Amino acid sequence: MGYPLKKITMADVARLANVSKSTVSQYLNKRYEYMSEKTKKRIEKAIEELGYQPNIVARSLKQKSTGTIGVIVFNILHLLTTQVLRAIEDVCRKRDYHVIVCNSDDHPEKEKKYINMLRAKQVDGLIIFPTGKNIDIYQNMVKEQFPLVFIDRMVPGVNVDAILLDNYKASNIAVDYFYKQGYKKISIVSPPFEQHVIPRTERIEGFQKALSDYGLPIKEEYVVALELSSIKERLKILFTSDDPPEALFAINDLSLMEILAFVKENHLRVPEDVAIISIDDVPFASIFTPALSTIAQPTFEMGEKAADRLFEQITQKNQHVPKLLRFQPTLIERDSAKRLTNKRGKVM
Amino acid sequence: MGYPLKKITMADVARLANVSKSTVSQYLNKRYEYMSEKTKKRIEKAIEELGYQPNIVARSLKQKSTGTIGVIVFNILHLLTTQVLRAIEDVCRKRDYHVIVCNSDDHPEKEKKYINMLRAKQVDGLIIFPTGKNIDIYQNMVKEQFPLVFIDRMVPGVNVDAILLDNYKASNIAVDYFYKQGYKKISIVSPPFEQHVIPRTERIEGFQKALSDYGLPIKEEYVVALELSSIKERLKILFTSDDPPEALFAINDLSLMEILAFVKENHLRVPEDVAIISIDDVPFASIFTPALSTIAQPTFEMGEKAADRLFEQITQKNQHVPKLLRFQPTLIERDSAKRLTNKRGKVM
DNA sequence: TTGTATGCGTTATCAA
DNA sequence: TTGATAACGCATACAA
Repeated sequence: MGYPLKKITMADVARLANVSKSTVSQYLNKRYEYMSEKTKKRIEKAIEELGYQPNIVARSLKQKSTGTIGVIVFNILHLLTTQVLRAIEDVCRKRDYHVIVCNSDDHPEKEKKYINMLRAKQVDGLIIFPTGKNIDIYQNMVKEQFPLVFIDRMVPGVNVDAILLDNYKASNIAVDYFYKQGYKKISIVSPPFEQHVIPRTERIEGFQKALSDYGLPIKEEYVVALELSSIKERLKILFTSDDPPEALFAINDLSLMEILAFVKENHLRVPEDVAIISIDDVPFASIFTPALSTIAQPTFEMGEKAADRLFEQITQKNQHVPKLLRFQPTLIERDSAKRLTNKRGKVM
Repeated sequence: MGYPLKKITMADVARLANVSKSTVSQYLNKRYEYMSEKTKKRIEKAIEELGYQPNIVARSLKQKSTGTIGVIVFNILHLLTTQVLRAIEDVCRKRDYHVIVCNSDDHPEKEKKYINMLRAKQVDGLIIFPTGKNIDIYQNMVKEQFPLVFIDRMVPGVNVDAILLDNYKASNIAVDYFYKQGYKKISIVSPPFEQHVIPRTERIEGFQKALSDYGLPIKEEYVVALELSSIKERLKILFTSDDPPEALFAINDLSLMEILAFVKENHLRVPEDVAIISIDDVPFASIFTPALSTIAQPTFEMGEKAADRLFEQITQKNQHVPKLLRFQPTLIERDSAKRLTNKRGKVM
């Protein structure tokens, strides 16, 4: 006792309680129906005495279900990710499921490896922020009806549940708000354009669509889609040109950070010199000066729904029909894009 | 083919390749030493053809090692947590280990349940941000020599590896810096004092110690340790008193947020009206105005070390001697606590 | 109401 | 160089 002793198994409990393994198993699975009170007590006591803990691995092997799911994210450091993860874990907890978290860093190779390893570990399902580059593997999972949900991005041609923001709507909200506040020259700021990065693509498209809907000019130079490290430099050029934008639309928090750094370095006033709106309601939005107007994603609802859909697949594997679900962004109006009164002579 | 077909097992591969299961197993475990080239090829081909994937659950059962560890955090939404997690996952990835992440919300009951369930799932080890309230369970793990590492907090009387910040040092850095910049009336802002929350306790203690070392007055009212929701109110009182502090030391990012909200609402200037330093290098520190001076924790190093220590225990269970490891905080000097020039007549 | 026997998919031991 | 066979710890059909 107290020594690095060997594991206690069901057999030990059975022996001590003077019953068979099956009876112990019954007990553990709460199938008390045909069990006498005294054997119940005896087993209980034996378990207590030995400090027995069931081995879920063995059970999983038998039952073909591990009670764990895998979640492959781009990077857990990203805020959206942690919020989605928290929501997923909350629904998993209610079902006594656990979550294995992996970072793909948006690298198809890492993603591939994780998918294979997690499936080898017999996870009951997978929620993935997909790189979009492992189509064969995705297809294989749908063919095998392996429970799978995509989130943040969808992959054209792969017919699975996907949880996405209504990105077009988000861009539209931004343009609409700017427009109504009197800003006409609007620039969008984004990481580099990449076909398969759906949110980025859709937000940029949505932006252009909205501009044209509102009859606003679409200037090529106003679409700044660059590596984060070159954004400030480009903005500098833009703002020293003859025709600088009046407003900046950051398609995510990373772009926003670059904009704010640019604004600070160049001592621009917000919103007098530039109005700003971003997608992603960053935690410091309200304490910033000026308080930042943002377009929030319902991240928790999205994570929750992803988990719900996954469990739907897990529990009723057969007749689940995949859907593309769009969640609505909401404007959180603060001060960074407010209409200018005539403080500075500038009128809407 | 294409239907929700049954799992391919080693037996199927063996049959197709016309060898025994054991031979396939050899192959999979790369024990080629006594294997002829042609059986090797045959097996390889069969695996390919069938799309065989090994079942790690079965392997785990046999080998008593699952290749997964559990990490129980307070809340994945907390920045420190995600950084530590990222570091842990990076070292796990190199060893083909996976990480199950659970949120205890600092509730002993949840923590207890997770510890039990994860152990039932046969995780190879556990890294815990401990609530500190499940002493019996912790003790039990050390007694059984179950691989275990604490991080962020330690638990007096529980002899396990623990990774902590040098909290005293952190407080000392803050006081030292304030002092040298000419601030003498320093207030500390923290969530409520609780004995077992080591970082909080140590930071407050360290603060008081530092004040006395520097011969600065220790005013009871200057220790603001309250629920986040009451901090602003209390600061208001403090700053409308006869003797308001000149500097505020936030012991973590949450306290900092309250301070910044307070400062904004009351239109105080930083550092002219209040100087500010916080522990935790928040992501917006450098783009804030004024840029925030912070004391950073080496979060990634800490996570990495936690994982390293855990693997040390996993691989050499016997002669591992538990240690309390302290990591050094570093001052990141920016503008929120800079010495005042005589702009406003105020002198150091 | 409880026990026996078998199987889950591997790995390991020992023969062959 | 390869193959039977017995574990691993649990669950379940069936027997008793």
